[in-house]
Amino acid sequence: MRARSTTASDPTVLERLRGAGLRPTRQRLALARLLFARGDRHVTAEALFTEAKQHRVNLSLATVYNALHDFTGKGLLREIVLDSNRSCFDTNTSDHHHFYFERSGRLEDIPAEQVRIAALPQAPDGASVSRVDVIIRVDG
Amino acid sequence: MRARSTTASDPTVLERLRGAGLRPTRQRLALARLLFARGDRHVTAEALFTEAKQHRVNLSLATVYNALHDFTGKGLLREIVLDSNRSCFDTNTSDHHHFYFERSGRLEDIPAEQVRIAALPQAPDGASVSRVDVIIRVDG
DNA sequence: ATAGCTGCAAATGCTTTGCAAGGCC
DNA sequence: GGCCTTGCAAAGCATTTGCAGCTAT
Repeated sequence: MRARSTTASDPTVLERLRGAGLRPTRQRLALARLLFARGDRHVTAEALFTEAKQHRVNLSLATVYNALHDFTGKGLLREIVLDSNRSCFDTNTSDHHHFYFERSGRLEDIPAEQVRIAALPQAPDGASVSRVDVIIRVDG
Repeated sequence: MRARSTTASDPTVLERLRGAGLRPTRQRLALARLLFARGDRHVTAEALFTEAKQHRVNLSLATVYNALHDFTGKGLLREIVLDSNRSCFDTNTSDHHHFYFERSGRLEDIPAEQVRIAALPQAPDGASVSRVDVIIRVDG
């Protein structure tokens, strides 16, 4: 893991987009910087849109949705389902799970090692597990 | 666990509604019969609505939503979150988990015993776990 | 040059709501 | 009778789409 600057000219973000086969447009670069500059983040489309505006980044909400889905499709993000009618995107794409604070709506990562699945029922013929999601819902 | 008839006059359903403090109206009775007559089920509001119509039960989609939420609020159902924009309700309210067949959208229960959580990170001061959801996403 | 993006606004789709009429206790 | 429910249609939201104009390569 290497240090990452948060400056707007950080080349890492550019490489990351190119590496994923996504054209590094102004909007995508700006969003990627917001998303990946600091450590792991959990964001909704609306929240990221608001953040972008605060940073004087000019784009539309539709573009934010497009970008989030493009990033997810290329493995740069992971989508988390919490409540119907609200998708969350996680910049941590490695195998891990989540605490979900129902009161505040906040998410917190749980390292994969801390959860062990004792057994899996018959995964029907030829069916392969694509992912295991564990969400621990917390009141407080 | 006692045998359950699937006839429309099954008194169990009536008792179940009364026991939950819900007025056994014609609509709720009909929906409860569809939901609880045969074993555990996973339904969406739309699917249940369609099923009700097929059984010549006259009610509106809004009433189905109301009933599902009322039932869930009284502990007769459990809501499962899979994809944004689609809620599923499970007639099995005991502690258990799910297989989710992404191709077909089908859900299958996994007994709670088959999943063991090895550890929980610090559940912040006074926070209590309200539920642990494990969803195993399967391709096939 | 050109395939890929973006922006906007309109469309979609699930879910909720408002309020008058109806039904259970 | 009183209060909870229902029904319908209209409202609400988050998300998606269509298409003209822009832009990275």
